[in-house]
Amino acid sequence: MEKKVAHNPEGCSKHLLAIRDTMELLSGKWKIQIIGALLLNDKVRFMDLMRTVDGIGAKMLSKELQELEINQLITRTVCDTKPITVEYQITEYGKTLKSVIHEMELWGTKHRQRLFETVE
Amino acid sequence: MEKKVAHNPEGCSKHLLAIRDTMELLSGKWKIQIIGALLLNDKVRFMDLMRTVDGIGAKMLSKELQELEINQLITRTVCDTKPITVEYQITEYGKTLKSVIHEMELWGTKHRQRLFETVE
DNA sequence: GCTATTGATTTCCTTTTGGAAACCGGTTTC
DNA sequence: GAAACCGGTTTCCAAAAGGAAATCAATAGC
Repeated sequence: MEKKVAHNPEGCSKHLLAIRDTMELLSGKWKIQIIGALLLNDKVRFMDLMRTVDGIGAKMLSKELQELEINQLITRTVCDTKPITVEYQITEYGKTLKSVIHEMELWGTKHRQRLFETVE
Repeated sequence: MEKKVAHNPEGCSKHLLAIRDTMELLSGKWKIQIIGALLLNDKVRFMDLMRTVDGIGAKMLSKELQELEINQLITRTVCDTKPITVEYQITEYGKTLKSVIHEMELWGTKHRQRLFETVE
């Protein structure tokens, strides 16, 4: 009996690996939302993010920001102001995620519409 | 003192909500990989997926497939063959995720290249 | 001196996720 | 009848993710 498996080990896993890489950087409940906020605003303070990203707590926010900084998707700048403020800004590299996130936004919007249509 | 917060509650949260919606459907270690495999092959059996999606266990695979089916991204067809086989297939609706996943794949590929370049 | 604000960190806890192994039921092959 | 293949489910456990609240350090205003 011949094999009929068409699972193309090399080509297939290469695609899946890339997808996996992307997901790893963006996984979790908050990272994409933070990036999304930073894509819209450019230069946002910690407390602004607390208000923008609905429901996030201080611990999560600071942890996620650290990870994003390590991956060079954002920069962190401490400002020498009255009460110390910190500005987060998306990097040029971070901006390359724009297309990915935009597609997610488009799809999410249509999906939500579809859910409402189905109910009616 | 005037407010200098520029967090645009309505417009902003609408974008973030859509992103959140998409992420929710695709979150977890396996779902996108499964969809990716189904996008490449169209009609894949359970055991094929076990082999294609590297490292997944039976429990996870069947659980993830159930969730994808509930969300109408894939269909499940039981075939009346010698040892019973089950074919999973992506739906037309599931195919609309193609652009999202494709962007992820592109970005992941470039990101991996960038990592190697930086090391050199 | 007390309180508020900003940007965190730490502790403690609960929930979610994921994995390994056993088992099941049906069918085929030896 | 034993073993193997297919497509699961169940149990039991470990690890990861996430949240609430307390704390902290610096500074500003009252």
